[in-house]
Amino acid sequence: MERYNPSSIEKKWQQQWEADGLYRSRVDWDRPKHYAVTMLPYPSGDLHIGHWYSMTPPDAHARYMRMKGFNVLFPMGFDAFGLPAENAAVQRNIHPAIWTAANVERMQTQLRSMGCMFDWEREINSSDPSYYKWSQWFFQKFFEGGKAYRGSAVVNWSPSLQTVLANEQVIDGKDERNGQPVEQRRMEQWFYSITDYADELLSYDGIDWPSSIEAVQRNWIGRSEGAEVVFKTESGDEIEVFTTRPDTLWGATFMVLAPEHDLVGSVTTADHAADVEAYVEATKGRSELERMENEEKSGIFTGGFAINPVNGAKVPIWIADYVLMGYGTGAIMAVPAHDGRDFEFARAFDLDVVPVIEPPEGLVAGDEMQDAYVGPGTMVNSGPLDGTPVTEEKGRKNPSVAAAIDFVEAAGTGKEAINYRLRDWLISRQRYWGGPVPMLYRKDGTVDLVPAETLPVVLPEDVEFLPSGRSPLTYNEEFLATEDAEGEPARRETDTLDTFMCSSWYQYRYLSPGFGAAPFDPEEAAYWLPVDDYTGGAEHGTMHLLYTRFFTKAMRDLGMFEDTKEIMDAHGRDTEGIFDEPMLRLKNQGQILGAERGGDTLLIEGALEGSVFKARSVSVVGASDQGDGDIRGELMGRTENILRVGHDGQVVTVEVPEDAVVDIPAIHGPNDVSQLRHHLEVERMSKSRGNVVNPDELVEAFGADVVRTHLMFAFDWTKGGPWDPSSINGSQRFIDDVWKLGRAEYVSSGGTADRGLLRQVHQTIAKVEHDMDEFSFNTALAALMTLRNAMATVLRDGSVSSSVWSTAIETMLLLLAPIAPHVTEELWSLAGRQESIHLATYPVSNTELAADDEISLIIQVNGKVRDKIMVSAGISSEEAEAVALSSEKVEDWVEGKTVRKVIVVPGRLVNIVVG
RNA sequence: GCCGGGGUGGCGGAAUGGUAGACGCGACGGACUCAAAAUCCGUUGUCCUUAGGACGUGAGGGUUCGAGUCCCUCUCCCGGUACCA
Repeated sequence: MERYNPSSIEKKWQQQWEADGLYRSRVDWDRPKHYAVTMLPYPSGDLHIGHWYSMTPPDAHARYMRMKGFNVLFPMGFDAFGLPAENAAVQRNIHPAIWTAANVERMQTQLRSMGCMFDWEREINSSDPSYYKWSQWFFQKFFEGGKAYRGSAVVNWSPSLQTVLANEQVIDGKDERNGQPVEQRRMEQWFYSITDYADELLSYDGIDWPSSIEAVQRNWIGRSEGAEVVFKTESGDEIEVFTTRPDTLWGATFMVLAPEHDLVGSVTTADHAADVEAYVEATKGRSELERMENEEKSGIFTGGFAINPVNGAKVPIWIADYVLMGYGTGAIMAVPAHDGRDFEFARAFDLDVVPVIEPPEGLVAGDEMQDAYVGPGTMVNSGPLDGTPVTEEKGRKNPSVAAAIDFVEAAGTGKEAINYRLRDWLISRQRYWGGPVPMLYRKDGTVDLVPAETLPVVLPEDVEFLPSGRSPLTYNEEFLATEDAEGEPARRETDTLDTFMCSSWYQYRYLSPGFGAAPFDPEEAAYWLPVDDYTGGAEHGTMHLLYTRFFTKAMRDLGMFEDTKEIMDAHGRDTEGIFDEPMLRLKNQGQILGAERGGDTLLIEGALEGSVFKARSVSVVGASDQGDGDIRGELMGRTENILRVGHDGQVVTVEVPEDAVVDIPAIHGPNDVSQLRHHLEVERMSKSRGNVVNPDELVEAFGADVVRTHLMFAFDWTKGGPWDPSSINGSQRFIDDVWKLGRAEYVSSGGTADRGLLRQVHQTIAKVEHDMDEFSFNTALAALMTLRNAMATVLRDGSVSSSVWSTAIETMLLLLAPIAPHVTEELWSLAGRQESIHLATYPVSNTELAADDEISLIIQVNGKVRDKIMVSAGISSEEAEAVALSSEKVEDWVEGKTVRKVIVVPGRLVNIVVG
């Protein structure tokens, strides 16, 4: 028998499938459709094991759906705009387009080696003018439809990236990509009105998304119920504040404005102007990060006062940077007695603290409070509302909040309000490598659309990149000079679109990537939409996954699905709510992490010089080897020639000068510090950590089928985990065994085990089918391995008839085909089949054949297993009870005791309760 | 702090309230081999020397005939988010 040789088999079939057009997906209204999308990669240059992990299991699921009779569309593309390409251009003087194209080409080859059923005729590339033309078209339609606008706002500016960023791209005051701090600046930018959809985005009706993503998005949208209240100032201004606790209005003893607040100037009195100006200036220079790291409250008095609308009290107006311009109205009423931040501020600046909620344990005077009180109680010092109970409920559900809202509404000084943490989506970027915002500025300063018939606004290719990173569009006169619709000279917008905008609608471009009349062909859309299964990483929860939901809803409201809907109606599809959400089901995969690895054990000689230990010699020894040295321990980490060595329970820093001797017995020839192996934690893979797993090497060593199988078997797909280099052996053995079973000359010695093997075959079908539906690949493979074990035994003893053997082999191949497409195709073909196994019909589990005729009846005494007896599967409860009570083993446990109760679980167990 | 998710053998992981640890890795013993690899057979939660039994799913309590699974309290880990008024 020839040995299993994946390298020849896999290449052969990949070419064959391509030649046969096996993966072309065409509209066919006579067949049910299944549209599966997996998040498209950024063309960074090399395919990572994470790409395999995120793509091959969904591919197996898509293949499974096709064998189940669905017409499946499973496309692939590239999210090709973005900063890395531009940085490469600045650093290495390669044009982003060239850099990107080269990476795309390389990754296409690598993607093909996975053996996925991608329909390459539908490939998209977001940096292609034929694609971004439509991104620009969407922008213009959104603008015309009132869902995109240019506005001034305090935004996140990244000095290192030389661009603004969306709120979603800033975490802990740092840019989410490269971790550099961002600043707050007031700037004119382009926005999408995602906040108009805040409430609708909070609903997940009709879609099946992980609860964790729902939670993350709910959190991000941050809906809070409360009231807006207006405070009049002595200078005649009105300061609007949002509060979730209008029931504490009577305790508002001062107000605080954000330093960027519009009214700062007019409420500030002349004698305080200089101080205020200095403070505002000082906070401006501080990055968001610095603001947060500074735990002490800072602020300054404006000299101005406002009138508390509920009790007429005169309250001082302060400015402090703990009040954020980006949330609510950028101004707050401060209730130090019942808000921790306000309390801290009041104590720092010696402001009044007036409690207005009496806790159950009694009122503490404001001067004596140690902390703000935020619990339930009763309203006091609150005039007409005294005595109203305060609960821990939010919004109107809390009687005190409800009473306070009613009170301010009646008085005309406020109204019920809902506030969101979500900001409008900032989509303009001051960078080159993106789709140009298709707008222009007329001479008179007004903004207009670039005439639609001239789209796309093409990125000029002949540009010069400056080391500053400043966008070449801003100094490219050829690009800048243009004309408006009337032929008058105008200047182009130089901002480009956020790449997240490009990826907000790509699931629609896949449907007809070459379509010229619209972003997508309604004939295709009517059949394929919506996306049935979407897969990708959970880290996109507040970004891409939120944006794409918004985008689809906005498209719906702008009537962009009307043509599609008409065709759907004509075909009798139910279109109710069908364009409310882009993706019906979402599955998030986990992440593959680097494996933990011990570092070399080092023996170091040298001397302490100042605070560092300077080494004369460093040698690698066995962990149990004896030997004398000044320092002995595991190498925990290394930066250049500085080692961190575990020694006597602590970590010692060792410097290895160039003239020190490094000896690594395992590596012949001259050794240096860079060859030492340091300890690796379980953590994300990255080149700098040296813990990356290269999928190309794995494919080389094991074949794509084994790599695919292993990625699906070794982890719970939704969780991921550390990569264990040795466990892939099990998947290799499995595929090798399937090969052997498929190639074996089976010699039957009778059919004694026919019934048993057939039962197992049909039980396996049911199990695998169920697990594939749920993306539970690891348990599906466990079931297939169990069948493999049974078949290996049968192959040795010949205990089934030849026809049953054939059925078992055939079923094994069919069930495994979506997971390991090449080896199953090869065996299918070698068995004389003319048509591809991937076009075959999925096996159907026969309930009768799958039924057990004997079961192991579990017999418990007081809930503990005491005996197991094989009985007929159809045993009645009475019989089961009789069998249990007559068990000898049970007798020992029941003897001398009274049987109080007998519980029978039909077909499973009998529990005898004695006492 | 708040919101998710989780804690099960040496490891990855299985278990509609009903035999805990399926399946696999690793390890150990054996066969084959001059030898090694590969392959094959067997063992493998802990403890009691065994038949057999006791214990065992982060800790403690509860519900139940029966709890890894449901409820309460606590604890630790991972992820998200945070001066959000």
